[in-house]
Amino acid sequence: MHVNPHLLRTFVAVLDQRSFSAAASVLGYTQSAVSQHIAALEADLSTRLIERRPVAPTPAGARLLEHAPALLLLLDAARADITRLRHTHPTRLTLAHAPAALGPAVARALAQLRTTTHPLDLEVRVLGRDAVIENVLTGGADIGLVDGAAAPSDPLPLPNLGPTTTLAAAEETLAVLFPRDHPLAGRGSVRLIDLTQAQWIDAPDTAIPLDRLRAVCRADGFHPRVRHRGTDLHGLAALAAAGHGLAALPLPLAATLPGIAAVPVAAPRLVHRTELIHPANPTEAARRFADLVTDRQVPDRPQDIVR
Amino acid sequence: MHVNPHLLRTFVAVLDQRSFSAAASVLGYTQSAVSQHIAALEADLSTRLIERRPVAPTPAGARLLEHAPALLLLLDAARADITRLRHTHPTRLTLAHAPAALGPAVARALAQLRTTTHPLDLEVRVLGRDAVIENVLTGGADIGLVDGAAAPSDPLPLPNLGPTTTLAAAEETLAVLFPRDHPLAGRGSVRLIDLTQAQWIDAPDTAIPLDRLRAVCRADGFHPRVRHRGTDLHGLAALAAAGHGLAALPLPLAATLPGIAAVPVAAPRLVHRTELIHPANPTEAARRFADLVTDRQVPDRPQDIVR
DNA sequence: TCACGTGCATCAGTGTTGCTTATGCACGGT
DNA sequence: ACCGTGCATAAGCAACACTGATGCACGTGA
Repeated sequence: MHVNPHLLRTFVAVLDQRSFSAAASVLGYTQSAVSQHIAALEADLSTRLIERRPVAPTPAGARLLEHAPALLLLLDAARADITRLRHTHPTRLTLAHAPAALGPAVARALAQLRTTTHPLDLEVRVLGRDAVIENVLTGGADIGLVDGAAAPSDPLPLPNLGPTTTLAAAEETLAVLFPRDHPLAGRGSVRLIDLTQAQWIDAPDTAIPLDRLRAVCRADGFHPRVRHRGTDLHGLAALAAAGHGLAALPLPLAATLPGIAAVPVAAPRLVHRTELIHPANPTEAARRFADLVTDRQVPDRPQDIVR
Repeated sequence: MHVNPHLLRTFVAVLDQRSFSAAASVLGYTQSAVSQHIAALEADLSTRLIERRPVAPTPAGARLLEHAPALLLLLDAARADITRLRHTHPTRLTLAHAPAALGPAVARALAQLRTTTHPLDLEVRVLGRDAVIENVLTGGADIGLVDGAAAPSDPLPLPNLGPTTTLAAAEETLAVLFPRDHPLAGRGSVRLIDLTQAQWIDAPDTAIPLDRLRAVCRADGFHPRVRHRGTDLHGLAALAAAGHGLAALPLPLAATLPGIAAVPVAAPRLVHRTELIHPANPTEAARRFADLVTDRQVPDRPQDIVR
């Protein structure tokens, strides 16, 4: 049998759990079945994929492990795309968003949606960027909001997995978070290139990821001093206020954070951009919400980007 | 059994062939098996996917058909990535490139490779952009060259399928192809925005695709008068010279085409960019070739872009 | 209108696959 | 050196995925 998603799932599980038997119980199989799955994969590719005792990927296994999540995601996305055609609730909307992506403009559009959709059954879910996209693709959410830094009116470089539609929801000034007593805190603006050697907090789920800053500045640096996972903006702000490092967030949001001096980024010319992402065949409520978000942006209505 | 690549393959084949029995003979199955495959898929997703007599996708089937090629490609890419770890021939290099992507800079790098690699077993394959990427991913080629239009030193927006490494190979002036007797043929430069309403040839395999021009100009227009498929540059030039429409190509190349007045594009600020693409784990020869291409670009060595 | 042909669906039969349980075996810890 | 943990292997069995034969619906032509 040729590389079969089933086998891939157990492959990933085994390496996740670092154990054949643990993977078996997670997947509801016997240990023997898992052993046979891995053996089948290895026979198919005629390479050893997993080193046992300790359980770890071989070089070939590492390559496969790089492909597997995308494959499994795509499979789920295809399935979700089809089931969405049948189960579409006109008043139910599940919105997944990255922490800094739900700004005033989007919130107003949500309020507007509530006025037009009488019993609006809204569920909001705060996730990291990747998880937002994953939720939208696999049907966990009807619509998603992701944010990032980009040149004005440039699209965000989102991973392109499956047919989704992306459209600009908001663009705000980008700001760097300084502690109030920082020498640069009183400045009217800063240049990012002057901060490449500063200490940063790498908070990829909350603030602009540091590798993104490196990319837009075309510069090295931005070395993390603290790595901050999770979607807690105030925790991040507390760290930044206490001088653990810098982080980049949209100015309107950053200005409200306690203990923080938010200084706009002057160069390179960047904005904090929020994009709304939904499947190519959105649910009824998602479509209406997307219309509201874009309608309020006339006259300079951003163009839909079909990836 | 849950959505299984095997079933997806027959699904795609059935819609390709518009016939169950034709798909069966193509795949080496009996018609009965194909029928059962489709029935299994439809049962799994509990939706009708294909309308019979005539054989055509239902809306749900159309959605699945949108996902299926990417899935099957990713599967092949994963397999190719792993087999590449074992079968790596140090003197064998298969290069796939889009027609306008093999410019003087790359050709010189190839010549240089020949001096360092004694019996160089080189195979060159000219393909459309998508096919180049597909070949690189599935192991059909060790390395690929794709071209496109972008702002200077901006990366090309390539579909992101699987782990590949992309690096800039060349940037040349972009030119529009006019017939020699065209009123604008004598101009020193043109602005693309002035040509949105002109008649264009849509030659996505050869010249810059028109939807790309629309995207970089942020403008509508660029309506095709002729659609030209295939990788024949001189055929395209003949059409352009005869006044069938305009096309965009790199200036050094366009200047050599018979009957053509190649006029540089002045605005928006664009270049014809060539990128070299190879798998995250390249073969020996591919790695050496990539090194040559980038080394000759010192001092302004472009940065690697890992997608 | 009806008979016929084409082409997908369905059925029964069979070899193969993919599980389970039971047992073997190798390595690591004490 | 022993034992315990954890993956590999073997045997058995149920479910599956094919083939070949047949059924049936629709489209076609006189």
